[in-house]
Amino acid sequence: MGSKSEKASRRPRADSIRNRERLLEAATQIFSAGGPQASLEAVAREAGVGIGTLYRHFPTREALFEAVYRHEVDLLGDLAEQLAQETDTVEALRKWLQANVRLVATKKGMIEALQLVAHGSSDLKAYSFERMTGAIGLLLDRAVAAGEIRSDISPEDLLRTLVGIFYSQGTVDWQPTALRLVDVFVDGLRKR
Amino acid sequence: MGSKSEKASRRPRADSIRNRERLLEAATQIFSAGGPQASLEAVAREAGVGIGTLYRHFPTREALFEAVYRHEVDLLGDLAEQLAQETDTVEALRKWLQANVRLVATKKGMIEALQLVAHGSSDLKAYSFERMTGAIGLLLDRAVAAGEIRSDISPEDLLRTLVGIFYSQGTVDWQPTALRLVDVFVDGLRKR
DNA sequence: TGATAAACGGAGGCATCCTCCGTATAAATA
DNA sequence: TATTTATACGGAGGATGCCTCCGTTTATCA
Repeated sequence: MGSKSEKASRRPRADSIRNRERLLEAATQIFSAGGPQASLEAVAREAGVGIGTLYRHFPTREALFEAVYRHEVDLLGDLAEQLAQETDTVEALRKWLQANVRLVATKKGMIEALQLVAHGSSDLKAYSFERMTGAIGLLLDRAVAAGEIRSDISPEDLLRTLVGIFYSQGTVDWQPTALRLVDVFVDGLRKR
Repeated sequence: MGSKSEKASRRPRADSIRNRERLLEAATQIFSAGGPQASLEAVAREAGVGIGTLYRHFPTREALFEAVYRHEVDLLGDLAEQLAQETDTVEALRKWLQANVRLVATKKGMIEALQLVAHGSSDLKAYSFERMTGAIGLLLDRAVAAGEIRSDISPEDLLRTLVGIFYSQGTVDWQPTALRLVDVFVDGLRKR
């Protein structure tokens, strides 16, 4: 076969990798502050690269947005794995749920973003659903196995509840309320 | 007390009234197709007026959007009053709920719009909440008074359920599912 | 039938979107 | 190390949208 057509593609360039990371970081920052329709030129500026570079790495706004969102979901997944080391299974679950509230609270644009995800790319939807229910399942199973909480609640139920808590709020100063609701819910999960 | 300061303002100009109506109609159309961030210049074009005229009547995008949304809510309120004439009280309620589903299904942008309302102007929120619960209450009370359905469901409960049905859907071809859910719910309301 | 208050239209200044292509540079090769 | 070349970079530029401002038009009123 030809020696050209299947050349074992070069190693990706260092600057390319660096710029991609910078863009992702900048986008997280800018989207957090301004919501998912913030200016892409602002993202490029923040990252210190040209607008053309942004578009090469992320051809559409959605592509960039997806990358950012996936990263956040991955962080939550990793956090769950960390928390699964703790001995107090119920506390671990509570902490993870609270981390979710704090994440959304810190990032103004996140609620709009969640809505966008809910009605957008079903690839991303499937991925984040799986990753999130996986994280929840991990913590939930441990607590159930330890005999600490009731066993008739599925990870999906919990995820939906969480989303419900986010959705019903979203105005100023909702974080305390949301944290309280999480507490009530976790307490409610306990075996009496 | 001056004779000038309180002059009995002229009759509004005919063209002004006409243009306002045209704009509202055009905006309903354009927002339905493109969601709440559709181009305002497109609205003006569709209405056949200059962009300046649009901005005079509706100084901000939100103002225009509010006017459109209020109009939709009013239509639903009026529909409830009509349906309150029907003899079959449960069917009347079912029809009204189905009309809601159809309205949202027809107007692509409506789901985004609802979310915008949910986190936006609390004037509009209060108005639409009142108008909607009023409409539901009208139909619900009749059915309860007729002894057709259980009496422990409030208009607010029903409204939240409706919004829940809208929120959980929103992708392609969700209308049949939503209609089915409405049916199930109405049947569930019946006294056994 | 004027006079005039009110409404109209759209040019213009600014921001953002996205594409295109000449220039720069990291990796491969000799 | 020097040269080649695939790859990535930056930003100008055309298109579109936002909103304001103001000269022109027109409906109402006397």
